[in-house]
Amino acid sequence: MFVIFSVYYMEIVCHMAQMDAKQAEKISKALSDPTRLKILSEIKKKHDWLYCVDLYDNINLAQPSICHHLKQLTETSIILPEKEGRNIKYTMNNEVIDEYIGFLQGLKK
Amino acid sequence: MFVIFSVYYMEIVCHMAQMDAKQAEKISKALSDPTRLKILSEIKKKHDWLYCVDLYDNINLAQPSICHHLKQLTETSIILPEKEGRNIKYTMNNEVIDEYIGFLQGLKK
DNA sequence: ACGAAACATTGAAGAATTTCGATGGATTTT
DNA sequence: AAAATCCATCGAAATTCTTCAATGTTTCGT
Repeated sequence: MFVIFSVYYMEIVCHMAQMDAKQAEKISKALSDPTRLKILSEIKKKHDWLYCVDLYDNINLAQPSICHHLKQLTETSIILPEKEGRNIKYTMNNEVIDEYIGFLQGLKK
Repeated sequence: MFVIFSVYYMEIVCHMAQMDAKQAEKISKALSDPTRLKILSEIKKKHDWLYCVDLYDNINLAQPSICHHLKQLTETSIILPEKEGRNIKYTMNNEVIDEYIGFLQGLKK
């Protein structure tokens, strides 16, 4: 009787770019507004896909204001836009969040 | 012949306070300035203990400006001040950073 | 092609932030 | 006790950010 224990050890190599201070500053700024944090929480609530229209119902701001905040978030790549006809839907960009978290970890002793 | 597989599953309970959006907004704002990020990197460079005087050498701003930025960072508890005679030294508050990171993780899908 | 719908852009007003000179308070040095 | 040092506060100027009405652009429905 043969018993074979075969262990495959897979190394997960994470190609996470190191974020520099300038980028971290921009991400921080993008996250430093209640409306933009609300937008992100709505994206999460909608299970990762958010249509703009959902925001107009939940955020008490004029359309250009919401548009302005969405621009801040997309320009920093915190969220990714995808065109669908005349609508746009957004998804979180977990990579950027992870890079930002990496930067924050680096601040700690 | 008896073969016993015994699995001990240990749950690590982490007592980390959950940061709300309002706090996260303030932390983000505190981190959204190049001078304040520079201050944090100086604290790390000085192996976690920074004296104010070190900053006046490395940051090209007037003393009240640096004071203003230090206030932003201490008011959010990102750094902790400790009086030493007429000097003040600062240390990173890793707990707050970890709570902030926890908040960011929560934003991801 | 026309009107409607969804999002973007512009420009301007108001609010918040950053910066620094002047000054004040506390502590150490002489 | 007086002078010097270190940090905080105040007030004002400059800059940046937020907000929205008006308007523009693209796409869909008819």
